[in-house]
Amino acid sequence: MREVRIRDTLSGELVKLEPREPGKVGIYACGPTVYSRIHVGNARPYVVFMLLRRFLRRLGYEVKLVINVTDVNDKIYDAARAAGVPSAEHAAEMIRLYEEDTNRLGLGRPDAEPRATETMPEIIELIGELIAKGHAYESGGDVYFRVRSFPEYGKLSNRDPADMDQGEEAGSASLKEDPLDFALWKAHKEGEDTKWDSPWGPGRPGWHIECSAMAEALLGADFEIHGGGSDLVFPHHENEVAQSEAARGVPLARIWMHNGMIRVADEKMSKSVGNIFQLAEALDRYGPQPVVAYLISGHYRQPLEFSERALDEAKARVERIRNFLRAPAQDGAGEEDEFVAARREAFLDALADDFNTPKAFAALFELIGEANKRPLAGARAAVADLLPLLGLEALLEEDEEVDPEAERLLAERERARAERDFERADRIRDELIARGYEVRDSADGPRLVRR
RNA sequence: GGGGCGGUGGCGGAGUGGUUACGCAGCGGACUGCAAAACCGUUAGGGCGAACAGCCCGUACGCCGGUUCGAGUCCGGCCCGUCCCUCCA
Repeated sequence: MREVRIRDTLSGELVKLEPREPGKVGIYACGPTVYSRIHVGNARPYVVFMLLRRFLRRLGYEVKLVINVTDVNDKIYDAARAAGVPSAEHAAEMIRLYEEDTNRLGLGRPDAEPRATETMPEIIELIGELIAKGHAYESGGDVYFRVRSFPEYGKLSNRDPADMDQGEEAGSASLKEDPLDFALWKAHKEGEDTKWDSPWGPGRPGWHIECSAMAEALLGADFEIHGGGSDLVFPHHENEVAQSEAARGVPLARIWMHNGMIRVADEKMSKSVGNIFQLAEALDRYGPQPVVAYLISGHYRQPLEFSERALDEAKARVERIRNFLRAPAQDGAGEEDEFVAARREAFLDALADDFNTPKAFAALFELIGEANKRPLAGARAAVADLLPLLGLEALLEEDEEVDPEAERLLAERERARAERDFERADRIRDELIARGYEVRDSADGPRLVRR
């Protein structure tokens, strides 16, 4: 099996993918908190990890991908209150929109999409274990993780707790033993319309514990890859590392894989900054393939600039692939050309080397460029074979059916051209363009292409 | 202030010691009745020269040093950007 390497945030190194059980990979990626509709930045990990799953399956791994949904949180309470609906209802609606938006990417669904509110027994059990082992304590209905009890705290984000700002939040008498401690369980407060029973009284889970519990419940401890946006490294993932390892004595995950932020004008796209572009809006405007192609146009770990120009370029790249696919096949017969085989290998090697999608794109375009110049046995089949790994397989099955009226116009234009009445021919071509067709003449006659 | 990541051609974006990444855009060409698609060339210049001949030097890697036969790549220093430092994909 091809060796796969991934950059691991914890060690900072390229790490070989070495599953617990040969051939089986568990991946957990942190999904959105559903208090509003997701934006383009939220879609990046979704696309990256959905495509990583495809690639690993292609290599023969059995893969289980989990992308969670955080459906109980302060922001959800706030948004629901502002909208005048129950928080559970608001969350349910946002989940519906999240699924609708991500479905439009055409990449399918993860294998599991657990929700915090459906994982309460596991969360409570995990917190109980931490208390039993002295890593957590109850205080006024809350439960906190005792950061000082886990000496390795800070290893993921490369911070020393001693250096961390310990200033107490102004004006709030804390229930914590130590300012570094973080909440595992939050006692129910006035105005919150949902709550769950626990040994520490009614309340709800803290943000970090839900991911530890869901990941462990679905993938087991010491699973292969834990991912998410780089803005989650601290505190979210740091806390997951601490609480899971403290409770179970083994690391939560083997590889920590983080994607870079989408930026707008050199600043992170973020709901709090307000510079967001919703995924649905991008899909409406550019279509799914250009959006997917855009999101993997740079290496997943690097920041990616969001701009109309970037989306336009992605669209142009998709068009180049599409034009290749709809050109008359020139593959010729016989065995796959050596050049084709070499580009396919380069493509797969690129993905195996820290999931380098831009490098994979380069291999694909080298193949297309060469095939545009000379008949290349197997080129088309190879492109068809590789496109799904980039999430662009829809380009293969595009319906090129032309409506009868357009066919009639095309024939009429041909008659006009035969009569050398070019004025009339061009008028008809304009009409076809208005109907959404582009005319492409060739030695084999004209064809209509949908725009 | 601390920690992480980065600064590559007109733009986006790969590349961790040794010849063109790749894509986009612009310009020119060829094709075409004209286009579109695909294709070819080009996007730094300067010097010698009568020359639209030929030759020579130079020609993307933030800046300055260093190591090396050879540096975008390694080392040191500096500048700049960005993410995180308990809302965040």
